[in-house]
Amino acid sequence: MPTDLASQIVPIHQAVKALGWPVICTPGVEADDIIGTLAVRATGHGVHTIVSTGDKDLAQLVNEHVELINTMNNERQDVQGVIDRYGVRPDQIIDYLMLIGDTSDNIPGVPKVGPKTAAKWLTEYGTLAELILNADKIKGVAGQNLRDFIPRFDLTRQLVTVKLDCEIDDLIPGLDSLKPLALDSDTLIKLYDDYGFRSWLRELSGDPDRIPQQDSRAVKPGSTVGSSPNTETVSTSSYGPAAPQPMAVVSPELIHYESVTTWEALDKWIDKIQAAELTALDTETTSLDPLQASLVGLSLCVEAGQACYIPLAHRGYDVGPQLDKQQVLAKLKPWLTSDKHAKVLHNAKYDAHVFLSEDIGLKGIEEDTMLQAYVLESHLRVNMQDVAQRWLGVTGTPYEEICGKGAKQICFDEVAVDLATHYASEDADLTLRLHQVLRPLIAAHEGLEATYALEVATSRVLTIIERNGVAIDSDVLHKQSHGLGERLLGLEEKAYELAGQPFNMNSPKQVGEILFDRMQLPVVRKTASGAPSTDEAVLTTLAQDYPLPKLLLEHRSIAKLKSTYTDKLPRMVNAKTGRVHTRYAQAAVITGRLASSDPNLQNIPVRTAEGRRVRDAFVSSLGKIVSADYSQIELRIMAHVSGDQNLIRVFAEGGDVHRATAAEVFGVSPDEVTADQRNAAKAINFGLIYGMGEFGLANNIGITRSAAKAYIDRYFARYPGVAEYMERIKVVAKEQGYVETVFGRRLSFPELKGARGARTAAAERAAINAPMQGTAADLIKKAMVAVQDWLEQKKLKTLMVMQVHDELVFDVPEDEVALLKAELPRLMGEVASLDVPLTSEVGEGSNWGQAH
DNA sequence: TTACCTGGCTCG
DNA sequence: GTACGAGCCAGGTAAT
Repeated sequence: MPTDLASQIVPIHQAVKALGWPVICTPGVEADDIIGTLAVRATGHGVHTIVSTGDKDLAQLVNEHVELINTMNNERQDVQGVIDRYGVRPDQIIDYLMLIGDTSDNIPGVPKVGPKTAAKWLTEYGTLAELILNADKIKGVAGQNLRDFIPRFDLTRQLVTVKLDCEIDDLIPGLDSLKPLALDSDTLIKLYDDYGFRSWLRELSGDPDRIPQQDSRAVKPGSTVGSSPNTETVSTSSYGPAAPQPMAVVSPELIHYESVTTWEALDKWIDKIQAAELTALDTETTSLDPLQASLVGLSLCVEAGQACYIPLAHRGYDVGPQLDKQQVLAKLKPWLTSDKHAKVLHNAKYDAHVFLSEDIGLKGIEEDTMLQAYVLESHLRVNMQDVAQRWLGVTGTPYEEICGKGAKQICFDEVAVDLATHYASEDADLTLRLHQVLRPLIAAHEGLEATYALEVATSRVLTIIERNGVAIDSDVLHKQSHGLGERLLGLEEKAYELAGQPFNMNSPKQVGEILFDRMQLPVVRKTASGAPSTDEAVLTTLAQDYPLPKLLLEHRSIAKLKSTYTDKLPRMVNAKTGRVHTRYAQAAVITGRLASSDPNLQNIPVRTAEGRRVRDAFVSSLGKIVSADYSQIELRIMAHVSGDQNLIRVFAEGGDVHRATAAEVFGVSPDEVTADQRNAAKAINFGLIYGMGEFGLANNIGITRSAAKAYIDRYFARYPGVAEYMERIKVVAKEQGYVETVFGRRLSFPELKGARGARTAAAERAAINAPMQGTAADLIKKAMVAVQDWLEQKKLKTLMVMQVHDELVFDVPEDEVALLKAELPRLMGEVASLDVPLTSEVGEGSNWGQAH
C-alpha cells in the first residue's frame, strides 16, 4: 500500500481497506471533503448521528452531512414513494433543495433554490406531498419551476458522488468489513491542528494505530457523563468547589441508561417511580416553544446513574419499536397527576406545558433544579449543561450536539432512539444528581430556602399565565399599522427633500453619512465603535438648529411602533387559542425579576400618547381588563432598607411623593413646589435607585453639573439614611461578594469581591440597585402567588394574563370586576409588612389602555 | 443565505 | 466614562 496517500488519488474502498478510514485524497482536498467522507462512512453503517466528547464543531459538521446524505439516500429512489413510505419532513426537503443549491453553484443549467424559496413553497402548499403534486405550477423567484427539479434529483446525487470521487455503492462493500464507527474527535482535531490535513493523512497512513479504532466513548452513549474532561476547570461558584459532591459522584461504569420499548420494562419502571420518594422527570419534544411542543418521549430517574427513556413519537425509516404514546400516557397519568408522588425537574414550567398539551395536569412538582441553580447563582446561566458543569463537574451532552443548530436543526423526533435514550436519560439523571447537591445548600440558609419556595410557587403561576395568554384585537393594530405606514411615507418624502437624495432612514450608518458628511452637521457624540452617533439625544440637540433631525426622530419612533408592535403582535397570535402567549423567563434576570419574550409584553409603549394606543389592542375576552400596580415600589423599598426616617415619613403620609421630596429638598411647603422643583425631585428619586451621579442627573434634567451636585447634596442632607445605605451596600457587596433582598434572595457580584478600579464603578451601581429591584421582584412574585391562590380558592373565572414588573393584569368577567378591584390592593399589600405601606393602584377598562 | 454584531428604542 | 435591569428590530457585515 502507498504510504503517502495524500499525494495520490485513491478510490475510497482502497483507502478504507488500507487505513480503516474512508479517506478520499484528491488534489486540493479540503476540510469539507473529509467531513463529507466521514459522514458517508457513518451513513454507510446506518449511523445517524455522531457523538463527540470534545470539540463540537467537527461532530456537528459531520452530523449535518449525515443528515443530508441520509435524506438524499432516501429520496433518490423515488420521491413520491419516499413521501408515502417515510413521510419525509418539510425540513428534510428544504435541506435537500439546499443541497441542490449548493451543488448547482458551479453547474450551468441547474437552477439554484435556497431554503427561503423552499420554505415559501412549503408554506404555500402545506405538505411536501402537495408540493410535489403541484410541482409544475410552482415557480421560484428566478422563474425556475419545481417540476424541473424532480428529474434532477438523481442528477444531483451523481454530482455529489462525483464530488466525493466515489460511488456510494462502491463505498459500502469496503465499509462492511469494518468495525462499528469509531470517532474520537479530540484526536481528530488535534491532528488536524497540529499537522494540517495532508500531514494528518500521512500520519494516518504511516501509523494507523494512532487513531483508536474502538473508542466506545465516541459512538456509544454513556461516557460523556461521570467525569469532567477538563480537570483544570475552576468553579465560579460562590458556594463550593467544582469538585463533585460525594453524593453526585457516579463512576462511569455504574451508569446505566435504557430505552423502554416493552410493556414489561414500562411496568418495571412504573413500580420504581411509585415506590420512589422523588423521581427526576424530563420530556423531549418537537419544539423549544412550550406551547408548540409535542411530546416525543420522556425520561425518568430514581437513583443517580440509573435512568430510562421512553420513546413515544420518534420517526424515521428505521426507527425501532416504540410503545403506543396514548397507552403509555394513560398508564403514567395517575402517577403524573398525583401530588403524592414528588417530582424534580429542570425548568418544570416547560414540561408542565408539554403535559398540559397532552391533557395531563402534572402535579407533585416539588423541586426544580433550574430554580435551585438560579436561587444560588442568579448571575450565571442555568441551562442543564452549564449547571451540571459547575456543580457536578460533569460535561453533559449539549442539545445542539444531538439536533444541530440554526436552520439545519432537526426535530428531536428525528433523533435515533439510542442516541435520544442517552441524551434524555442523562438529563433526568443529572437533574436528580443536581437536586442532591443543590437542595442542601439552599436548605442551609433560611433566606435562600424562602426564596426558592417562592420561585417554585411562582413557576406554577407562570405556567397558568402563559397558558391563559391575552386577547389581542388584531384589527385595531392593523388599522394603526396602516396609519403609521402612511405617516412614514410622508416623513420619508420630506426627509429625502431636505437631504437632497433618498436614503434609508432606518440605517444609522446612512443617517450619519447624510447628516455629518453630506450636510456637514456638527458631530455631537461618537458611538463605542467610533462612528458619529445619531441617537435620540444627539438628534434632539441637532433638531434645535436643523429641520432634518426632527423628521428623523419622528420617523424612528413611528418605525419602532410599527415594526415591533403593530405589525408584530398580530403575527404572534396563537392560531389555536386566538391569543398571544408570551413566555416568562424565570431565571434570566440577575435581580430576580422576570423577563418576557416571544413577544415581550413587558415593553409595550406607554410613555407617549400614540404609543399608548397599542395598549388599546390588549382587550378582554371575558368582560373587562383590570390592572393593579404597586405605586413607587422601588422607592418605598429604598425607604425600608435604608431606614431613613424622613423618607419613611413621606410615604407614611401618603400623597405625591415627588412633590413631598421636592418640598423637603428645597425647603418649601408642598403647595409651593414649582413644576421644575418637582421634576428635579422626581429625577433624583428615580436616579438614586440606580446609583446615579451628578453628571447623570445634570444630563437628565438639563442643568449644570454643579447645580446637580447641589441638588444631590441637599437631597442627602435631608435623607441622610439613604446616603448611609448607599455607602453601606457598597462595602457589603465588596466584602461578601453578594447583596441580599429584604427576603434573603442573594444577588452576587463576584467582580466586586476585593476588587477596585474604574471598572468596578458600574458594578457598584448595580449592587446599589439590586436589593431594591430584587425586593420588588420578590414582592410581585409573592403577590402573583397570593392572588392566583385566592382566585382558585374563590373559584373565580378571572384570568391573570400579564406581569409587568410592578403590575398585574387580569381578564375579568363583569360580575367579578368589583370584587377584584376591592381585593387586589389588599392581597398585594399584605404580602409583606415593611416600614412603609405597600399601596397599589387599580384600574379597569375594556382594554389595557383604559385600565390605567 | 445565514449568523452575529451594532445602534437604537421600548418598558419598569 | 458617566443610571439599574431586560428584549427586539433593522441594517450591515463576516462567514458559509
